[in-house]
Amino acid sequence: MKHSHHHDKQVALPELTRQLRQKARKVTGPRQAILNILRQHPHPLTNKEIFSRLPKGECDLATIYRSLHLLENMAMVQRYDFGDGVARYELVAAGAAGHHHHLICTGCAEVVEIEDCFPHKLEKQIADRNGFKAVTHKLEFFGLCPECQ
Amino acid sequence: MKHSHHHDKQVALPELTRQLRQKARKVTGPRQAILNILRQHPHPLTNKEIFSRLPKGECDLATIYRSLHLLENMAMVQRYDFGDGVARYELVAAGAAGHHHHLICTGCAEVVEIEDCFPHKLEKQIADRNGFKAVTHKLEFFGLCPECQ
DNA sequence: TTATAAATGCAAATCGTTTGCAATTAAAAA
DNA sequence: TTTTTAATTGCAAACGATTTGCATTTATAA
Repeated sequence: MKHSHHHDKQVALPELTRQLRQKARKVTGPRQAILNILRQHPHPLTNKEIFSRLPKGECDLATIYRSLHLLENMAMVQRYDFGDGVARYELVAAGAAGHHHHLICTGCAEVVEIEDCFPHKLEKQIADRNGFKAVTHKLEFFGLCPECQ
Repeated sequence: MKHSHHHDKQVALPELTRQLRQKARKVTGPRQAILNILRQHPHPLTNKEIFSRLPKGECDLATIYRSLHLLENMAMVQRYDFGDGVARYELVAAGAAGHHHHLICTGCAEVVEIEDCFPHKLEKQIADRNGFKAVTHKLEFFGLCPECQ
């Protein structure tokens, strides 16, 4: 009886409910709460950041890790890796935004969303447009090699 | 007297020597050995992979971490992060190759070097050319924001 | 309402990486 | 060459993010 008797903060999340039902998974408090946090924040958040924004003791940190894995598999959140060894997650803007990239300050870690992508030649443009300096980018491709298909 | 009396495996590494002298750092066995390993391998290697390729007990794993940080600062190696939480390093092809990206198999982690970069529209090309399937890419920009400059 | 698989909390375990410290060593100075 | 000194190393312990085992709780189907 930790949080199940006062569902005041959010109501629906029909998308979540539908997807979970489809997979025979449960619609739980933590999962809804996490999605709501992500919905309220337009920036990639770490597990801990989500944890600390949750009403105190709402759920365990381990549960957040597990939930985010699940949500990622359901393509409801997008995972980002900025190379500092910490995973960050953003709500997949259902229909809206979609595929985009980020401009991260190597000094303070400020994150700016970049509308479209096209590196290298665009580095200067991106730098100018956002007042950044010394802009570089990181690009890697992922896929299934012939043997693994 | 672990490795200082039989420098049979490599001779010069003048570039390393010059750069180290310039910074009042020492030209040590481990540093030369690490650079040689990287020189012999055209793929990004993890600390552990370098460690295991070193003659047994040649140096401590911690030393490899420290050396790679140093070499990265000296721009002699390039660090890559494929999002699996492990750092990989490649020798900076002094003059040759230069800036390039990788195509990583999400199944077996095979790494293929990609000549040039231009994501998104090129994903299909890259997939076809390398026999990969389900190719995606990850792109992030880094730089100094106005406040941090 | 009951039955059951899924989800959670908790603590301990992992894994990559970093760090403190005493001992070693490369390189500058004598 | 020998001495001096700061840089480097090995070792073990510390760290931080993430994962996992297990007993308990809970959402949901029956």
